[in-house]
Amino acid sequence: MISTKGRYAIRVMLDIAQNDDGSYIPLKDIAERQDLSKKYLEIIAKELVAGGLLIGASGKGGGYRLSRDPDKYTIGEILELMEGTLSPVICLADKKYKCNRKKKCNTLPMWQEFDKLVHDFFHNKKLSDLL
Amino acid sequence: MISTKGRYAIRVMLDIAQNDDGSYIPLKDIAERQDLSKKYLEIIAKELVAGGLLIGASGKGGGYRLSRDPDKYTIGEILELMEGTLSPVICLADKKYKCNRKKKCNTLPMWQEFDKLVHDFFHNKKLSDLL
DNA sequence: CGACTAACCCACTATGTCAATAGGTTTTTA
DNA sequence: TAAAAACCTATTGACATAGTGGGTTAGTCG
Repeated sequence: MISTKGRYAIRVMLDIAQNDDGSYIPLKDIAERQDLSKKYLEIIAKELVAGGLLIGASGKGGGYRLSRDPDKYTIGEILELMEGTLSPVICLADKKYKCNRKKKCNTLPMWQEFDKLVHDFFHNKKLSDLL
Repeated sequence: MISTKGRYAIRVMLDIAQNDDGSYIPLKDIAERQDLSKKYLEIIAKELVAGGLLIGASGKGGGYRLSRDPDKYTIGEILELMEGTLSPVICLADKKYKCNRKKKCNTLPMWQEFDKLVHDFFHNKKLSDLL
């Protein structure tokens, strides 16, 4: 299951893309349009800024704007930033994870195949595809 | 992320398929071979029995066996039984879920597409494919 | 019949994550 | 200097996960 954070993040990015007029868009407007808690969106927006997906500006006239064109974002990078990983199992999600059953694991190939499927799906899907 | 319950369930099914000699296989053996807690596997095996995927037998000489041939099980049905759903979002997982943004939801088509991808992947994958 | 084995059943628990909420501080503009 | 907005820190309630513990029932074999 994709968490609300991941889903809301996509909606925030989408909302900003749709209402882009060159200026910064305050969270208050986004929260109202999307009918989401402004307070919760603060957390999400902060992470999107930290990840370089949004640019934030404090003060009057401030808010958020995209750092690139909508067709330059993939849904995959948004989700990975919010969710941490898109991998279905810990042994693929965490590079440092050491599994001593790895060599004889019957299920690993399936998880790898699925992992690639998911990864490819979301990284080939652009933010502009949802506009 | 697929939970341990789902992943262990596949391993239990696989272990039984691999060690099938016509008789019932006790959980103790499976737990030892797979290096998993027997107690925890009890919960999982019980659900697999309830779902009709395994047949359990109490008493001496008892244990578990498959209810069909390994090529008659899909990984999808095992995972869905253990995880409840494979859908990525609540609006697709729960038929009764009522979302008033449905008509204007920009992300729904993507989730539907992804849902189908996941569903098809796991329901086309047979237990016998992992042997 | 009685010991043994194994599933079955019920309750509990520690830990962690999710989905927020609360309240304050800093930054920027007009 | 007042307003608006992001930014920051902390906390919380609810729920799911990943088990553990202890007993009861069912079936087999000598």
